[in-house]
Formats: sequence, C-alpha cells, structure tokens
Amino acid sequence: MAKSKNTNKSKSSSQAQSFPPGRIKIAESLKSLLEEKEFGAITTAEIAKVAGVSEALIYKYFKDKRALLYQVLKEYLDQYRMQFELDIKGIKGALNKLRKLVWTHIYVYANNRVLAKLIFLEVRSFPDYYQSETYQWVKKEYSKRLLDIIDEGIRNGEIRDDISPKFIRQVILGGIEHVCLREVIFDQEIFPDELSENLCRLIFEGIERKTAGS
Amino acid sequence: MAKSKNTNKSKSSSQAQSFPPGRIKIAESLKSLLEEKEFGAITTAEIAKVAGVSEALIYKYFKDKRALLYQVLKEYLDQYRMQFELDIKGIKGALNKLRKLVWTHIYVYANNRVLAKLIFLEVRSFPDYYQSETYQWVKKEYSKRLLDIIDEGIRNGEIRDDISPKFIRQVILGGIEHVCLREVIFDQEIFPDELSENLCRLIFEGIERKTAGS
Amino acid sequence: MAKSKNTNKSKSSSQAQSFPPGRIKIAESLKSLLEEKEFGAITTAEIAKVAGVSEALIYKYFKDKRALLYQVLKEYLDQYRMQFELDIKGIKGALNKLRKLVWTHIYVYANNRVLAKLIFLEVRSFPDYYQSETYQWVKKEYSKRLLDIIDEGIRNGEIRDDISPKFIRQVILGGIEHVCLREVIFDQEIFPDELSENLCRLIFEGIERKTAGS
Amino acid sequence: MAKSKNTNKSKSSSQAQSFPPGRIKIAESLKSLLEEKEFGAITTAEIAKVAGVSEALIYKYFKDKRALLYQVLKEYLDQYRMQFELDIKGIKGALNKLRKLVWTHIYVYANNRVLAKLIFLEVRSFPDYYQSETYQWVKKEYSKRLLDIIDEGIRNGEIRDDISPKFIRQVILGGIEHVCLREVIFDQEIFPDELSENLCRLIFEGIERKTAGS
DNA sequence: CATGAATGAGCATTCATTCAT
DNA sequence: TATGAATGAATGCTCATTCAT
Repeated sequence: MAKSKNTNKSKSSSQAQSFPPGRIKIAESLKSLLEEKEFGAITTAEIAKVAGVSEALIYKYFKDKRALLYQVLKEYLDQYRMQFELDIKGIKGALNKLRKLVWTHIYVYANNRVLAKLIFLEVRSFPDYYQSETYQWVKKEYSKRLLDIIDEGIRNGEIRDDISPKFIRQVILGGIEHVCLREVIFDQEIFPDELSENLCRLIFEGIERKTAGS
Repeated sequence: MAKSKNTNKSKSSSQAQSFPPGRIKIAESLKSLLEEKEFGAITTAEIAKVAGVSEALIYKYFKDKRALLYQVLKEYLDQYRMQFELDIKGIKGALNKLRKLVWTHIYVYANNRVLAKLIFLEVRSFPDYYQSETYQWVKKEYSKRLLDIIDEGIRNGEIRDDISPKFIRQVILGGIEHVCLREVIFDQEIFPDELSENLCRLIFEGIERKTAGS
Repeated sequence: MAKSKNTNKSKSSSQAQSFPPGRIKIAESLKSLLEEKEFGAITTAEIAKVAGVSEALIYKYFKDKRALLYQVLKEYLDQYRMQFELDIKGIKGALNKLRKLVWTHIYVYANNRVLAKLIFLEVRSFPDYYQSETYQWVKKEYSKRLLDIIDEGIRNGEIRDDISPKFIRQVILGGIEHVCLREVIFDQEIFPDELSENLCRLIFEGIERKTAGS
Repeated sequence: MAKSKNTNKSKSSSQAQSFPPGRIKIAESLKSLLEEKEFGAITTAEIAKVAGVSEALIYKYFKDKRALLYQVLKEYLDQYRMQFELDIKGIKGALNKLRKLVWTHIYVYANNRVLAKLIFLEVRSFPDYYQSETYQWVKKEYSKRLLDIIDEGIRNGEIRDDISPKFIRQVILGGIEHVCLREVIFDQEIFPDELSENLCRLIFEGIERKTAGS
C-alpha cells in the first residue's frame, strides 16, 4: 500500500523546455532521489551521478544545493498551478468550486508524495524558503484564488458572512493538511475522494449560510 | 507555549543501577542533546563532550551511534512501562482502564517530546529498528496489555464482540498517534486531558456495547 | 589619503587599435579588477562577467589566465614607455635627464598602483615571467635608455668616470624601488616630488663629478 | 645570495614537548612549506602529506588552517622570546640595551625568513590576527620591554626627555621594518651587523641627550 | 574502565579550462 | 568572432569509527 509510485515521470514536465539538458537532468535527478530519501540525506555526488553530469555543473545552474531544491519545488508547483487554473473552469457556485479545489489539493498530495513531503517537512526547516520567490508566488497565487472564491460565496449568499474569509481559508488549508499529514509521513495511501468528501462535509456544515427556509 | 520542558531529569532512571557510570553518562548526554536537535545533527564528539568522556568510550558500550539511540529509546520506554503497569492498578472496568491508558499514552507524548519524536520520526527511517529487541519487546508488552484489556471488556460485556479485538487496538493506537503527530512535528503544545477526552468519546461510541436498556 | 584613484581610464590606450573588441574588453576588465583585489583572488568568471563576454573567449585570446596578466602588464608598460620617450625630450644635461627619469618613474608608481603592485609583488612569483617577451623587452628598452644617459653624463663630464655605469644604474633603480616598495605594499600614498628630490640628492652627491672648482 | 637556508631545523623547538607527535609534525610541516611558498598557496592536503598524517588530524588539533598558521607563528615567537629575555641580561645602559635589542630583532629576521615574511606580509591580511592571543601577548611582552628600556634611558639621562617614549619606540620599530622589508620580500640576504649599526647610529643621534659638556 | 591518537571516506563548493558549434 | 555547455581536479573541512595502551 505504502510507497506508491509517483508522478515525476514527466521528464518533459512543466518548464518551457528552454533549459539546457544538463540543468533539466539535474533537477530530474533530485526529484527521483527525493522519492527514496529525504533531502538532507542526498549528496551532490549522488545527484550528479544519477543525472549523469559532473558535480560542478550543479553549481553552474544553481547557487547551492538548496537553491536546487527550491527549483524542484517550483517546478512541481508550476506543474500543478496550471492544473488548478483549469480545474475550476466551468464550475458554478462557490461551494462547488471549493469542493473541487479541496479535492484537487488532496489529489496532488496523493499523487505526488515528493511534493507533499517537501511542503510538509523539508521546507519548514529552511527559514530562507519563506523569502524565496517560489514561496511568495505560491502564497499570492493559490492563497488568493482561494480567498476570491470564498468572497464570491459570501457575496452570492452561499457562505455565511459573519466569519472572516481569511479565517475560513485558514480552516480549509489547516483541514487539508490535517487529513493528509499522517499519510504523507507514514507513506500510507491517500484516498482523495473519501478524504475530501469528509472534510468538505465537516467544513461546509460550518460555513454554509443557513437560509430561513432550509 | 509549545516546546515544553521535558522529563529526562531522571538521571537515576529505570535501568537497574547496574550500568557503569561511563555508559550512563553517555546515554544521558544523548538524551539531553536530543532535546535540542535531531539525532542526525548530533555528532559523537558532542555526545562525548557533554558526557564528559572520550569518544572511544561510546564504542566500548555501543556498537555504533544508532545502537546508542536504541538504548536511549529503550530507557525511555522502560521508564514509562513501569508507569503504565502502576497506572491501571485499582481501576475497575475495561473502558475505564482504556481511558486511563489513552490518557497516559498521550500524557507521555505531551511530556517527553524527545521520546515522541523518536517514535514518530527518527526510528522509522532505520529499518533495522523493527528487528531490534527494543521494538520487539515493547510490541509484546504494551500491545499485549492493551489487547488483554479489550478482551476483558468483551468478556464482561462492556465492549461489543462483533469487532476483532486487534482491530479495536489498531483504532486506538492509530487514534492516539493521529491526535499527537501534528503537534509533535510542529512543536506545538499537547493537551492530554482534552485530546484523550475527545478521542475516547469518539472511539468508545463505536466500540461500546449498546445494551438494549441503555 | 592613500589608495589614490588610478589611471587606467585610457580605454583606447597604447595598443595600435588593432585588437578585436572582445580582447580589449577582457584586458580592461582585468585591469579594473586588479584595482580591487590581487590577481590570485580574481576568477575567470569575474573577468568574463565584468568584460561582458563569455569565459571561453578569454581562452581564444590568451593561452591562460597568466598570459592575460602579462598582456595587461605589457599594455601598462607600453603606455608609460611612450611617456618616457617624450619626457626627456628637450632636457639638457645628463643629470637633469636622470632627475626627470627618476621623477617620472616614481610618479608612475604613485599613479598606477596596479602596475606598481604587479611589478613588485605579483610578477615575481611567476618564474616564467622573466622569459616572457614583455620582460625582455622592457629590460632592453628602459634599462638601455638609462644606461645611455649615464654614458652621456660620463662623456660630457657631469658624472664621475670611476664607477661602472651599470653599477650606477643599479643604484638608481634599487633606490627607486627602495623608496616606493613600502608604500606600495602597505597602500600608503607616494609623494613623487619629495621622494625623487631626496633620492636624487642622495645619489647625485655620490655620482656627480667633483670638479676642482666646484 | 638570496634564498638563504633558514633556522627551523629545530624540530625539537620551543614548545614544552608536551604536544602529541601528530600535532608537532603538522606544525613542522607547515613551517617547512612556508619556506617554499606563501600560506595561501599551501593546501591542507600538502600539509598532511608532508607531515605524514591524515588531513583530518589537522582539524583535531587546530580549528582551521589559519589557527594552524597562528600556532606556527606563536611557536616562532615563543622561541625568540626566550632569546630576547636572555639577550639584554648583564648589559649596562639603556642605549646599549636598545642597540642589542635592535641587533637581535634584525638578526631574527635575517635568520628566520619564514617568521619575517609571516609578520611583514601574511598576517596583516587576516584582521582576526589582531584579536588572537598570539598578537596580544607579543604586543604586551615585546613592546613593553622596549618601552621600559626607553623609560630607563630617559630616567638616567641617556635619552632626551622631550620626545614621547612611545614615539621613540615607534621610530625604532618602524626603522627596523624599514631596513628589512625589502630584503625579506625579495629574498635577499640581511646583514644584521651592518644594518643595526647604521640604524642605531641614525636613531641614537636623534634621541640621545646632548649634555652640555659633550 | 577508559582514552589519546589517528584516519578513511565523504561533504558541499570552486575554478581554470576545453570544445563543439 | 563568439559562446553555451560541461568538467577534472582540487579545496577546506567533518564525522563516525578504530585501536594500542
């Protein structure tokens, strides 16, 4: 059950194919090594060997080992950002959008264990991450999108207006983290359908506007 | 509030006073270093320095750095094993015993962060741990005791008999882990009273035998 | 007061405008970097970056990093060679010419710290420098000119004829080096007027021909 | 003439033979390498190889490469400190003591080129040297001794009392540096007798008290 | 019971240099 | 004329571990 095969098979993944092959090979190498062990246990020698390049090349493309990690994180996030943008297209209703978003979020964790672990464990220990452009940009993009949908829900009466939208967002993100953390850390399978269903039921019960008639 | 001061003040802790002073000092040294940083970041030089002994002595008493960690883990577990044995003395009723056990388990995690982190994070990366006597022995002792109580509950009608006792045990242990993991990882405070109360309410509702009259 | 601004503003300096722009940019880049740090601390990456060219181009024009240094040295020396040729034009008397030469020599050190340091410190550690054309050619040009003037002085009775002209030259060059070395090494200001005045007074007293009547 | 063989043949040099052989070999190794090249050009690998030990051992005994350099410097200074203490014993008259001190100082530079270069060139680039105990201690020991003698000279009328003793000390130390710097840098021979004679004549003429009768 | 001395293997990182295009 | 891509060989430094005493 555990140790599910992940998704970075996408050699030709998200970045606009403009990078030199060496750089791509290095990033892919780290991605594949992250499947097996944590970042701290991976050496530059290993990265270079798996990538089939010299260690020196790593430092041509990345300031240091950590900058490489951030790049990998960024690539993963980029890849899913597009997915997120497409995902809520055509969905009517704020709650439905939220439901879809929650499902996708959990689905991403379910299918990309490396990304999940990176976000849950690795990145928190590096205080400089929070200054990195990757973080800033995710924060802006994803967090804002979430807030917009909540606002929309409040405006059109789907969501109660007596709770701060930011607090609602906090609860949603905390909830997602909560239902996935255990599984991510212990390499157990995540079932997006079930988890998102339960989570949404719980949260929506709290945030939905109770109209007089219903 | 988080980052609570821990409990390994017990210099003269559990082991039957039989160990030579050097060995004890080394184990205590690692314990105190584990309060500050994770095992991987602790060097043998540090351990020796804090213990006030030579590095070589570590290898007289322990096969390697990891064997020392297992010893420390064992000492902690020993220490709490006694506590567990005393704890349910005089308690009537399987559910009450379980309640006490859950509370104590969570309480241990709340008060010995080092042990909690060891169990949750450190030890899982060492596959050989599961072969170690420490693990085998804890598994037998603690797990068995739990099962005994569940069996007792089934026998005396407190607990429904249509669920496998082992499954019930699994749910209890998983539940405890579940409600503590997040806090342990992110160094947030754990409130044993609240957590065990909620957890027990949830679980007992499911496992309690619903007698006609009640 | 020390750390005087230097003179390699002469972008279009001595070389007969024949070099391709890339080559010129590389040499100028090294010159400007030498103002800030010593040769050993300058990397080819830096040189290329400041020059605005690729690292590879350096190796198109120069055998290696050191050959580039020799080229820079040569350019500086070229630049001052012209100055030396013009300088003694129109001056009457060997001693006056020598005085002018000494002043100019010191003046060059005072105003081009990079050149001074190159000559005093950098170049001596590279034994192959003494085989380089740059060295051979300077030796011939400048040293010979000096000797010619001394000879002229002896011939026309200004300078005593009982000391070998080469020894006199040696004393003059040694003296110049002597009065500048300390300042160059410790980055202290050099005062050409004062230093050359004192040096000439000292040396000329020794080499001047004492005629009966004077 | 240049490149005179130096004096660190003293394998069993100054330190109280209490150091382990590895540490001694490392220090001696650096000393011998400093005869050939400057500190910056010496690698830890070389030091270890010449010493016949592993690179790791260097870091057992010294914080880093620079700390090793300071240790070497300290050993040299220690060695000569004893010499200085004995040297002025039994000499009458402050000027005679100063003369002896100047001679010995120059003699040390003449016979230990490595030490001389260390002091003149290497150590100035490391700002942290001036915080090192080695520096503080030399400053105190040697500088103070010099000042004491000058004071003594002023008290007994040998030295004029209208110039600050510290200024006199400054002139003496600057003078010694002045007459040795060139030779040290260019690896030319130093003649202590001649240099100290000339230097003392020059300085003493200025600082000696001109009594009415003389 | 304890240690002083020593190290092999590895670490992230740097840099001058090469070569196909 | 110019460069993008790549690297071999170091560099200073760390650490768990061994062994004679």
